[in-house]
Amino acid sequence: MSVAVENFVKAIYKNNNNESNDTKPGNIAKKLGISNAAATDMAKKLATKHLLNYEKYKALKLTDKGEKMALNIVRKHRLWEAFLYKTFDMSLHDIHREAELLEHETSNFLANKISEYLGNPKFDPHGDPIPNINGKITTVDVSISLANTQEGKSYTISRLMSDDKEFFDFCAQNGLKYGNTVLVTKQFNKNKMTQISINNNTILLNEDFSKIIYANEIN
Amino acid sequence: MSVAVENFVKAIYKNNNNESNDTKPGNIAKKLGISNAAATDMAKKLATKHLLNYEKYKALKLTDKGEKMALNIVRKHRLWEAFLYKTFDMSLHDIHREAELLEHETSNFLANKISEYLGNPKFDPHGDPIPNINGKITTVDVSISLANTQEGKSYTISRLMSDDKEFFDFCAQNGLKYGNTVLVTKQFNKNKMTQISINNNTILLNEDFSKIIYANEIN
DNA sequence: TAAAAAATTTAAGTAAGCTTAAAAATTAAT
DNA sequence: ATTAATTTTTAAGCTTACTTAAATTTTTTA
Repeated sequence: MSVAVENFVKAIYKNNNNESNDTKPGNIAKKLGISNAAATDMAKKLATKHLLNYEKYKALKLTDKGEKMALNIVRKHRLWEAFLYKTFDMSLHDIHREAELLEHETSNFLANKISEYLGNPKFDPHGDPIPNINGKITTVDVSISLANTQEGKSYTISRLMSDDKEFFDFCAQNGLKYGNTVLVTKQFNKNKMTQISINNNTILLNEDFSKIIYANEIN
Repeated sequence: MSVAVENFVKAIYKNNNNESNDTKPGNIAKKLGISNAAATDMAKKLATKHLLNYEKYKALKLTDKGEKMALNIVRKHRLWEAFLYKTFDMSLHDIHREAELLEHETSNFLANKISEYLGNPKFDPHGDPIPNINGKITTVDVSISLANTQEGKSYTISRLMSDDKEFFDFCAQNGLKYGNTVLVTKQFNKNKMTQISINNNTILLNEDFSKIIYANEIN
């Protein structure tokens, strides 16, 4: 399948998983930077290939075949991210940019080699789960955003949900990294700010950031 | 530039370097598995982009700009080969196949990371030279094919010039590997065979193979 | 060197993946 | 509940990268 098809299927998958349920062509078009008309055309075409179900004016829905394809691409993307992060010590932003290209030109054979080499990791450096060889995500994510954490409790960072370079730069500078521990020292509910302590530094996060940093409580 | 353009330019570069001088569209078409007409079209198009000089019925010749592009792609290809070979212990055939895809989706940034990681190697696992960041090949190849070596002398394997899986499998099985040492025990000039000794094994190579294995005499 | 063979070019056409503009349907707002 | 705004779809058209078939030029060979 072409890069265009793979990206289209991936965009639908991500839209259905991460966000509100409005997976209409225009929405996907926006994410891919193409026109609504192009997205409608593509949707129709992929319906004939049984990758998704298409009904005029309705939301797009991947078939099992389509979802499997999406998960395969997501797997390759996240494996590359994990690999580049570990091997070349690249930033979260850089690994994403490179993985976005490499994911489409990676054989299953190579993907499996990368996975094995890394010890078949279950998460990438953003904390996103890596589908297994069969395109299944076996982990269950019960983490919550820092905005919803409780004062006085400690948490392990589990996910950095963004693709914004400035956010990642901020995280890297402050030790906000997958697996690291933070203590929530104060929730300023009125101002929607979260104060945390990490590496003996105090950081005040506004809602933009506290909402996209996910973590698990340490018992 | 598109994958099609990159492969076209690369094919011209390789044709001019490795073989006879007949770099006409039909020849490139054969290598790329496209029609002669398609190759002519592409040649004309690339001429307008100043990547090559095109004259009807004449051989194609890359401009400096075209050659620079070719060398950049070759660099990425060979860096990937070196990297995959080292990191995942893949076969010479497998690394070629994967590199053929990855080379087109690799940023200069990532290529430089790979190069640094490997210690800026000058050769890939086939013994082919890796162009540097500026697209220059600084090494001089004075190696000769095993067919042209002398009885009783020892050589270091410097290059395995092929892209045939069976040949690479044969090499791997017999320790015929870049950097390894062989002793030429006999040249059967009449029958065009070369007998070598490697790892205490004696191997009789026919001309097909002795001509594509290159080596340097050990003094 | 002239005819035959081979290669190259031109011409016409196709599929993928886009575009813009207009028409149709849905959704939101008063 | 209409009207207005938005979104989706349709229609027509473009570019890239191919194809096959025919015309032209070059190369080979007898």
